[in-house]
Amino acid sequence: MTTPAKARKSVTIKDVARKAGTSIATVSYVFSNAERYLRPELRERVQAAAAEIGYVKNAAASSIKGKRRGILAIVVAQFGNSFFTRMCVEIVSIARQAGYVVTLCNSDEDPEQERIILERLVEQRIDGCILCPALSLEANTELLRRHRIPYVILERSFPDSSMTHNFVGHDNFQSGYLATLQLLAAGHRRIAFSGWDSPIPNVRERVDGYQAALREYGVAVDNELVLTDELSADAGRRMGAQLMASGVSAAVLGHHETAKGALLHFQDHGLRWPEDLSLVMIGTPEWAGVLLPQLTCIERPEHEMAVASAELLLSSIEAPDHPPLSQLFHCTAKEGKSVLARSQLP
Amino acid sequence: MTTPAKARKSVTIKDVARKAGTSIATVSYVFSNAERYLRPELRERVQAAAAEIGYVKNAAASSIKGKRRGILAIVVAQFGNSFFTRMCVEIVSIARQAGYVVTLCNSDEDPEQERIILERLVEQRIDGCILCPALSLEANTELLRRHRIPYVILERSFPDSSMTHNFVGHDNFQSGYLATLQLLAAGHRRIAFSGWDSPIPNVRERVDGYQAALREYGVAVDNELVLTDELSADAGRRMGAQLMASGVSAAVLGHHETAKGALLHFQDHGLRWPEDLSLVMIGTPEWAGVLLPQLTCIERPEHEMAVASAELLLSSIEAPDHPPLSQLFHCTAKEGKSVLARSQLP
DNA sequence: TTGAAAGCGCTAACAG
DNA sequence: CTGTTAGCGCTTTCAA
Repeated sequence: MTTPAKARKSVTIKDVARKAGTSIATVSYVFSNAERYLRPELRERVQAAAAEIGYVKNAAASSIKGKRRGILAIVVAQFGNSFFTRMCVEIVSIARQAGYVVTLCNSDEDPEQERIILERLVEQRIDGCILCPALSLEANTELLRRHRIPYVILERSFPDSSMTHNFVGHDNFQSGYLATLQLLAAGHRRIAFSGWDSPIPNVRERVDGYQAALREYGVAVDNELVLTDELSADAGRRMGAQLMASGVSAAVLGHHETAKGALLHFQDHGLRWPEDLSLVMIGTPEWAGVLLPQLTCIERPEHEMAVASAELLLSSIEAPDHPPLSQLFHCTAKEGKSVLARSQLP
Repeated sequence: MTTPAKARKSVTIKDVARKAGTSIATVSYVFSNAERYLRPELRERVQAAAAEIGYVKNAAASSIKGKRRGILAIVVAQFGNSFFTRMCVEIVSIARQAGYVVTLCNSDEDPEQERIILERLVEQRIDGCILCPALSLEANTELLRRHRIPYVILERSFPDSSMTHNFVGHDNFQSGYLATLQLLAAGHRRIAFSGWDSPIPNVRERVDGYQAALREYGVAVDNELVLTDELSADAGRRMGAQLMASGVSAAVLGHHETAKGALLHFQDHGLRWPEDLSLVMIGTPEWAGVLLPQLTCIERPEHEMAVASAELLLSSIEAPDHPPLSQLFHCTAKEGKSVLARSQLP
């Protein structure tokens, strides 16, 4: 927090008042209190003076007297993930229409970074925050609550605490279930699942959904067929190799980041889908659009989720004492050509 | 700018001072002036008191007394474009290490939105800004200069004004030239160019590079072979159709957004590369990684550009009166399998 | 080594 | 209808 070498001071209401031959109070009213009645002539005179000398209100000064800051924040654990990137674009746009600028932060799945970021945001006294928590550690949200900063938890939930936070997410159990269903319905029975080995509940829920679907079809759950590894293309390649060796006829690609590596491995080693292996992927990264044969994907309602989280945040800024709301969205299957009907097999 | 319904006031240095049995001045020194000597015992007592009652400095209040805001901004014209998204991730991370949070804004190629955004950022008295301008309209930068907010123009330059702004970008002429060279060197002579029909200079420069390369190989420039359209997958498809009808043996795909549409059209209509058409694409979207056969791509040094722009901004915050600097980066060709050597043709 | 006090730019009673 | 004035939370000079 060093003092910047900034030169001369900027234009303030004082300067405008002098220029317009009125008081600073009047200038303040012109720029931040539409209710107050002022002689139109005076109002215009002030506006003209302000325009002439290039006055722009200092939102920071304004906020310490209790006005809103005009800043919202989004803190995500994986900013590079297209799922989040696309939601961010929408949230930023909704926020702007409501008069806010949006600070975007990336915790990179590191709770400690997340803490530092949140502390910095509290310093800024932001008006609200959308948080996709790293490792689902609840501790950091305490900071926001203590400073009465309204927030919405996005996509990743905390176990057993839906009544403590605003929440918007999609049903991970259902996405795992739905993905597996595509394969079961096509007649597959030996179905593997490949995913991320993270401790966050989302991951586990997808596996639960996968297993629930298997059970529903009377297929014995084989833990050997649940592959997990870190979230990288290389890890995906490793799992791709394991899938090829596992002898299954179908697989659920549980996360698009690792799916990419697996598919590259398949391409490199001549495994074709759906002929050699039927595939369903959870997620719709941009690259899925150019890959042939088209993958059957489980699509999350990104647009709806972005809108819901932004609106939930805005309304809980308006009514800070409103009890927390939870919204769980469902996925849909986007059919491609990566699932072979089992009857077509020998 | 309505008054938020926020409840009780937050904890301030006053509260800390009372708790620690000292003055607000001392508390202030503890939290924002490491130089000032204080009895270690006192310093610790203050810190303990602050921790106990959960004090976090109000950066907004701090800034009105001349301290820095702690906020930088990035304003891009196409936030969804992966080229920008990836640079943003890096810039955000560098900024955070320097103690800043970063506000991300999206002008969506609309100069009027850009003006509104910049005005809002000026209101926030941000410490600096990285701007990728919509339509390269210089007018909006005036706002930043008037308020002495250091800024760096990213990627899109203004004609004839490299001495007015800090600038970091890549050499569009060279990328167009380099792309075309790949095809010429392989023996192609009828080479089309497909790109974006925007008035921004970048676009024109790529075409200039393309034409310069042709001339260097003694190939007559045929304006019929320069296709342009809006920046969308559909427009890309249209250009894909035109390319197929044009009878060329090779094409430069000048922007990855439209390239995607063109390639989808090729896939749908059975045109194979490089057998039927040799291709070089400018840009490296994520989807290029999974597309077979691999495209030969012209790669922009995103990492270097992100680092350069962030560092240029930080240093021009330190030294606001330093004369503007321009840094132009060069692209490299990333060879794929999408260029057929002409000698292999009948 | 510390604290009192005068502001920073702005808002909002309150008085005129 | 408009202006005076007392702060908001913080920094920093200056005096003790």
